Amino acid sequence: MKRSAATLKDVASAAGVSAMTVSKALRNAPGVSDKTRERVLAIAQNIGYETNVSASALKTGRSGIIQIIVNEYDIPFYSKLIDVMSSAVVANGYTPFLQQTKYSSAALQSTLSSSLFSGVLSDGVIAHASGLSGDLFEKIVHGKPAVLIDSCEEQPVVSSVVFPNEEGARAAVQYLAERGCRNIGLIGPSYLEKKDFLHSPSPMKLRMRGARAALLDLGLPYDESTVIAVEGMSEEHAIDSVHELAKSGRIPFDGLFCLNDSAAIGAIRALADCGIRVPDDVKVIGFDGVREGGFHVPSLTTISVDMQQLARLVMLSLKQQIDHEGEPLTATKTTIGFTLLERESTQSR
Amino acid sequence: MKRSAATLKDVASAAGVSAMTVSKALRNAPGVSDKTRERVLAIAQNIGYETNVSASALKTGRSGIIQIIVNEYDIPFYSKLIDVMSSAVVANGYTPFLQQTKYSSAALQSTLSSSLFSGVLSDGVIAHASGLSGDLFEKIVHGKPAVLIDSCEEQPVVSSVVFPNEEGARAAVQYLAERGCRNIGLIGPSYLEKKDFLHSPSPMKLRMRGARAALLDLGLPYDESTVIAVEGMSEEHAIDSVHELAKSGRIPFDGLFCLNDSAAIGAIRALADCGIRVPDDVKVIGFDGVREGGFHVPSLTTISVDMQQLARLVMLSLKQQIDHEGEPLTATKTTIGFTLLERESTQSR
DNA sequence: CTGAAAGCGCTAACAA
DNA sequence: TTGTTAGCGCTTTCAG
Repeated sequence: MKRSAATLKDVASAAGVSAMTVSKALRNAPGVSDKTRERVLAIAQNIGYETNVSASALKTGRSGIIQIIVNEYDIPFYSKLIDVMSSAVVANGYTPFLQQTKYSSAALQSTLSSSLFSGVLSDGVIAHASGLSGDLFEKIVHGKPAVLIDSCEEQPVVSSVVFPNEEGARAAVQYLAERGCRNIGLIGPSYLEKKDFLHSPSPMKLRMRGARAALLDLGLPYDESTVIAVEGMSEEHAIDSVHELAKSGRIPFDGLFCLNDSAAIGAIRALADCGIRVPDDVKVIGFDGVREGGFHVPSLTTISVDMQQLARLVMLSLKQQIDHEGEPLTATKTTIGFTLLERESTQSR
Repeated sequence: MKRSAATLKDVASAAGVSAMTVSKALRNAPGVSDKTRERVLAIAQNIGYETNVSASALKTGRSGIIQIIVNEYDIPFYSKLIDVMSSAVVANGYTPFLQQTKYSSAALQSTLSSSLFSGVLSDGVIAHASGLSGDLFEKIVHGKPAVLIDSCEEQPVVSSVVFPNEEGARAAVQYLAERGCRNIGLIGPSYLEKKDFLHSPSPMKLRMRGARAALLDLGLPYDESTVIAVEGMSEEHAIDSVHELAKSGRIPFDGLFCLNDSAAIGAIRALADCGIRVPDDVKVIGFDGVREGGFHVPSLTTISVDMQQLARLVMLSLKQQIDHEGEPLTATKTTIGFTLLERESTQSR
């Protein structure tokens, strides 16, 4: 077995044709007789020929690779996201190329513009936008086809598909109220007043805004004591904040809307530490619809976003951009749907 | 801003030197004065030059890319694995390229030898071996540097780093016994007798073997009724099997060793459905040490494998192979360590 | 220390 | 339908 890979020439001489013919045959390009094509394919298969992406990409300027950039792989939300998005990319005939930034904007930049994986190799970029201005992104991506996921800029520079943050949050709070909760707490980055929502929106801000609006509509209180502030949206952060609150007195809530599922899972865990029962004492609802939510005890009620739709819309936008590689195409912004997934964490007993 | 990326030539003419000099300067290759190098670097930075991987890979035959192949991203074990392995690859100066096979051996093959991502682009391969014979793998990889994770072949063709499957399983069962369990059940693919362990070992077989040995050593029963057979090692499968068993009578166990954490999480969930309390009625221990285990109620006691060590050993082996690119280097097989992480699911009350 | 020439493997454009 | 030519952007080799 040859160590160095077989080239088009090798196949060509084995088949008694030119390299060009082999190239066409393998790519199903026109200009080759069926008979020749079949023979070439068989021979290529036989000697284990594999096309050299580097060469082909160098020549054509297209690699067939789509970058998918997220913050971190080992987080339920992201592992689901990369699964769904990778599958969609593959289904569309492209090769997904994953990268995690570990939340470092610097890392992201170097990731995007590092000596490797510059924009040069990939034909397009899909990124979950967290902690990344569309502006910066655009600069990095240089106008190559790109779609942001859940980037909430009012004036998008790059097309994005966003989550139903406000609507979903509203629905979550309304649902808790319908289930009889009167002291509804929120777990999110921080307490925000009306004016805080005016600038630089982010997914969590929008969820907070939706929750706030719902509370006010319902005539329920929304003030500093409504929000359990967390330093991050992970399970650990939620656990810390809930423990902290419990230490300084009783948990004053009978309902808790956690701005994402990880926070909800952390909250349930921390409440258990305090001897508080979910849903008996406090009902808990999350946001996202991660896989793990269904396996917990109690299972987690959540605003489940439609990830399949997300994948479809992202690919649609990306392909449009790739087809119009020539020029602009104004940035679009589409919102995906959600369903309220009722499970045990909000059941009445 | 130019649409097409800047090339070496562009930088060269901007700097008033030859492309060759720029190339050397950027790669820190010898043969350029410090002064020239600095100037070139500044200019390259300025006009946003990024080296074209395709071209460089085409010329040198090295891309700096390491493939990482797993079954599925959205599974706690794998999301952790890809996180750890990607980070290790990056830390070693390579670029990780992730792929999921979705358990299809066919998909894996096409993944490995598809028109894209043939062996041509990547400099090495790291794969979690499940459902993949080392043989097949070797054929696909063609002798390029590769390391398998948890491939249990007796006569490894490709180097691998394996989990402490037997030892860990032994420890898990012994631990349950020490905690007072006398009716210990196992959740795994199927009941296996002594002779079944002789051929084609797999991680789950080895865990079953270790568990069996521990049970027999302890004078505890190991027979068909000891094993709750599952069709797969996911939460869903475990839930199904436990429900099934519950339907046909009482769950006869006071201790349950689940061959991985996902099965354990599923089991706890299903037991809750049956009104069986963990750890009060049944103590449960898992295997792997996934992130999620700590957030469940009860939190999951588990055999936590040393993933950092795994990453280190995999990279070590891979780099050795890359350095000896010339020739063979006999396949090695290294086992990583574990710790028994005690948590609530096995607590005595 | 610097630059010119050649070619990695492939494919667009054209010629036969 | 098939083959020839040229060159993508880079780097190895060797000359200046």
